Amino acid sequence: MTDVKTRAGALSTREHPHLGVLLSRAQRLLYDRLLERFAAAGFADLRYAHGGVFSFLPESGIRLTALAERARMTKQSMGELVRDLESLGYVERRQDPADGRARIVAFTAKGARANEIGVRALRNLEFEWGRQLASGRMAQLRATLETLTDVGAT
Amino acid sequence: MTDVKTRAGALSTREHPHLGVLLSRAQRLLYDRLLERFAAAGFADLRYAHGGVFSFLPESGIRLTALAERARMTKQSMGELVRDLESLGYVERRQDPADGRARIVAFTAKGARANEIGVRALRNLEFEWGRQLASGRMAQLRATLETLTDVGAT
DNA sequence: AAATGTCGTCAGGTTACCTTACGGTTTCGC
DNA sequence: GCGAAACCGTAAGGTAACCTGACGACATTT
Repeated sequence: MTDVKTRAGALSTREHPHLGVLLSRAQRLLYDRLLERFAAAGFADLRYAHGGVFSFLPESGIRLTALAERARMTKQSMGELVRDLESLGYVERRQDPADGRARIVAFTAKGARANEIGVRALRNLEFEWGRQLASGRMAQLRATLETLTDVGAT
Repeated sequence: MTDVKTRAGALSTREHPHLGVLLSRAQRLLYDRLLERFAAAGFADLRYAHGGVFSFLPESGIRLTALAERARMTKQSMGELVRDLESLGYVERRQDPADGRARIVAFTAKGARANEIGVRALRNLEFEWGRQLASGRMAQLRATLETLTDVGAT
């Protein structure tokens, strides 16, 4: 019988935030760092939401509808992101030769360069963060999150 | 020299989403489940953003400005959330006897009940998710995220 | 060649924040 | 004590990042 009778004031305390708070903070931290690195590399006009495009656009290009599905958002919303990135010169849209209705969204040369920066920055951040943790913990973090998001558990 | 020359197409592929994607998915999954449980318990009018209040409001009540700081948002934004929850009957504001400028935001009886549901749901979800992972992994997930968000690494 | 379905856009919300400005209180320095 | 500075909360207005509904252009099916 300890004194800690789990009377649990708020959902979480300032000292011990709950899992949701921890997840948002980690995510925000990661994206802030990532955007800093984009900016430092000369791509200061990239915004948080553009990640939805960069994160799911394959080098070979992809249709808007498919891209939206991957990013788990509506085609309308993705359409706006793509239009925005197009006007900034990161992606372009060309007619799909195989289907008159469709167009293929793909990186421009500039977009590919930015993407490369992003890939490196993410790898680098993961490495740096991993060094501040006990050995193997970063790999376990990834694995744990993959399992949880795969299962879509209870 | 493997075949995997890290030509890394997009920031991440559909099969191997990057850390940021994993973090958002886990977070979204968690909050969706949490809101489902609130709804099932009769608190269907609670929205995602209300978490900013529930997550940081102590039983003893707190000033708006302090609450906003804890949740890391502006007092204006927090003010709107609190006003909303007040009109829904979850919190109330009373004059701070110690300071004429300030008012204390605190749970109503209804709010305290909802908070209790939330505390339990989070504990339960963490437990259920933990069962689908190797032993000790959920605890490690928390610990790892705490370390990362504490440090605000690199 | 008509019905039906898919691709993307247009129009018009909503949510969840933010900045600037300000009107009341308290506290602090003198 | 008394003006200056600091703090508490609100008001007003804006923006980013989504969403739904409707539709016109093209494809596929039958």
